[in-house]
Amino acid sequence: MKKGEITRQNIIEKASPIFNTKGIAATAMSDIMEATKLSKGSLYVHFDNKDDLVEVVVDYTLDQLRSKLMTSINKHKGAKEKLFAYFDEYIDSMHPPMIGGCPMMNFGTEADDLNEAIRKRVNKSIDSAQVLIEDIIKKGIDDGVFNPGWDYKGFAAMAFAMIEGGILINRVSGSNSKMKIINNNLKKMVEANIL
Amino acid sequence: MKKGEITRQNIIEKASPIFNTKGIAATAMSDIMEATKLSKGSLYVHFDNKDDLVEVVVDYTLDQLRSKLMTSINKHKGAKEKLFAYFDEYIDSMHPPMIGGCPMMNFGTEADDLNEAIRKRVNKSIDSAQVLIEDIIKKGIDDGVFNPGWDYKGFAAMAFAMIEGGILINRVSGSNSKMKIINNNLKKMVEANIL
Amino acid sequence: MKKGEITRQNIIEKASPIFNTKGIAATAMSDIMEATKLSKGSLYVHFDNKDDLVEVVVDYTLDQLRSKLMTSINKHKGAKEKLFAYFDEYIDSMHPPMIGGCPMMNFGTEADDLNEAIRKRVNKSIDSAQVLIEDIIKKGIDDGVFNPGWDYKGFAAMAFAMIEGGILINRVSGSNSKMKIINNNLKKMVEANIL
Amino acid sequence: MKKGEITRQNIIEKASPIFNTKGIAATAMSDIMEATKLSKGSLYVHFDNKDDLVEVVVDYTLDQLRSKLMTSINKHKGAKEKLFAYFDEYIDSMHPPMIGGCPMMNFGTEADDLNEAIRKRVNKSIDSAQVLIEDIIKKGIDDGVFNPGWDYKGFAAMAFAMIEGGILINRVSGSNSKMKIINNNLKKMVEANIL
DNA sequence: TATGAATGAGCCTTCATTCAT
DNA sequence: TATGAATGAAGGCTCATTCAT
Repeated sequence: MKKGEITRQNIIEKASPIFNTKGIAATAMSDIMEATKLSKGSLYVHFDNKDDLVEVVVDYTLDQLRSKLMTSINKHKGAKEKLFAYFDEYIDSMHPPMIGGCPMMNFGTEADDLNEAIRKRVNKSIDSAQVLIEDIIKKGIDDGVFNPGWDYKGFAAMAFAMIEGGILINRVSGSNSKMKIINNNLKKMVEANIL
Repeated sequence: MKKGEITRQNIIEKASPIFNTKGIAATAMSDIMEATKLSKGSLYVHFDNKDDLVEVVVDYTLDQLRSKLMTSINKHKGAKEKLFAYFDEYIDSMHPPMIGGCPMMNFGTEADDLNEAIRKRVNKSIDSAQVLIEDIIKKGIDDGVFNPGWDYKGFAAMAFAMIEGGILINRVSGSNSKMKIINNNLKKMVEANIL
Repeated sequence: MKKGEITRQNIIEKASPIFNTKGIAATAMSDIMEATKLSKGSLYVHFDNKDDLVEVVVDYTLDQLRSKLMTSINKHKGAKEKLFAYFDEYIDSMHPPMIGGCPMMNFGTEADDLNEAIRKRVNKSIDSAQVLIEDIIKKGIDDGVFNPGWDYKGFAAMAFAMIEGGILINRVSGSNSKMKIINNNLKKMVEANIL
Repeated sequence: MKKGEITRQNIIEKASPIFNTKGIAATAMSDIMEATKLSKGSLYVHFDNKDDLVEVVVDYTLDQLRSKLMTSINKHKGAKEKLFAYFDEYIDSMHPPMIGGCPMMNFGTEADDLNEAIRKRVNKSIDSAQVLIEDIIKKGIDDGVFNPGWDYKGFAAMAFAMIEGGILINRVSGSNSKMKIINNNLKKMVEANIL
């Protein structure tokens, strides 16, 4: 990797948790300067403007979340265990998958109207998060683990929504007690479909 | 109500949908000036600073949401119908209960770290939204409509989380298809507990 | 005049010679701050942006030039004397009609491609400067002072162009010797048409 | 010519029309980079700084103009024809002798106060443009074509000034109708001195 | 109360220039 | 020679807030 590539990558990695924590608009280029120990001009060598940086960082952050989830899921073989691993990623509010919380919620609520490019990226991420759950269940059904009549698409939507809602409660309340309840109920719903 | 009171109230009402739509940080005092047709100085007669205004507006907006929900719920007598009315408030993304979307999500995601006062207010609102659901069910159990063994606290948490998550999907995707699925599943869960 | 009006007018008057001397692009808002002893924010209270200020200042400067010329011209009664007064305005390079030189040349060369609004304003000014000469001569012909066969439109164009060209030479050479020659020749051309 | 020389010459040639069109201050070194397909560092190998480059480019551009004029003039033998050729160079505003217009005006108006070195260069150019006209006429007088009593120095100053003024009108109005009038009158003035 | 002029810190961005490779 | 990463001063502009009227 060339020097420029290294610096660019470093900027992205340092900027990711800042944007995800403070929000896109609330993060100043000077925040990134400080985090990267780079000069203002140097940032603009690697990115045309803030929007350009934001797009790349949003992509990176979304990818990072997915990677973390995949890693946790792939530690297990069984479909049930994979689902549980997914749910459990969000249970420890002291160790969330991403610093700053769920980027789909953070970037999604902010990109709402303004930034169409980001909205689309987040939308894709939200979709594929649900597809991830669906695919695990589908495989479980094929393997004869889950009830073939399970409306797994509906469950995937519910599970995703519930976790995002749980994250919101978590953030605002500062407690993960509700998330634990949600986690518990999701697991029950899964077990109710085990053959 | 004195003239000052009227002006103050007018500012709050005009500011509410703006803050809820654009976000707290993204809303400038000049936006409020424009909406109220008031001068800059006049705004500061009624509110010490932006944070002061924000606090009051957040309270007002949260109260407005609760009022709207209560109105919808109280149109019905039965516990089941009340719950369904609650869920249905969120199903039509073209006519959300509040302009700008759910203030618990909007203000909650933004107030995260920064504004402790607002975080507490939103937290209280999130709590009471769940208590609202709990109370309806509790009454339903007492009235012999619902299964007494129903873990209604868990359900309230799930329902609230699911709806908030659904709102997020709605906003980012621009479609309410997932919300319909969520709505449907919530109703099924309620019906599964009808005696 | 209200306070705001006074400040606004003061900004225009202070900015005029600066823009006319340094050029539009080369003049920073901070130059105007310094000249007016106003803060940056204050400038933006009275003008939406630099372009807005520039437009108004260009208008003002062009009007000032016209006023100065009119004043000089109107000191005389005869057509010949009026023309001579016009020409003589430019002869003393130590006391040009405007600080910074001819705004038609200064703003005209700069607005060339970029600023369409300014180009139009300057164009109008250039036109009316020639019309001014034409009208003096027309009146002179009507009064029986000048030869009725004089192609006064052609002369007006020549005179205007010659003076502008003379200004350029003046500026670059730092000497008004050529302008004196031009002035002399223009007068001869006028006298050649006296009956 | 060594490789370095070639590159240097290429930079000058590519930079010339850019500076002459956009203006000195408005032209960024990155504009030159783009035009030359050279890296930033490479530019600074050949020129110490922007001012250094500007000086050389101004010289080059001024020389180019002179060359073009000389070529046009030298296509003719007679003094009158040479003068007419000179005047006609400026008549077609769609095909000016130089891309971006007259560099004496462009650089002259900009270099005014700031850049003394450039001012001197442009001044020399303005002088020699007039001398060029003078010499043609002087030769014409010697050859018995023109009236020996012609104040050719005065005419040269007038002709030069008129053409520059005409260029200004041309640029600002977007029409060469006035230049045609000027051209016509200049020719008449020449013809009035033919023996 | 109401007005709006004034302030200044902070934001994004540009650009000439330097320098290690 | 050539490259392009890094720098930092400066520019236009926004915005919460203050204050005289």
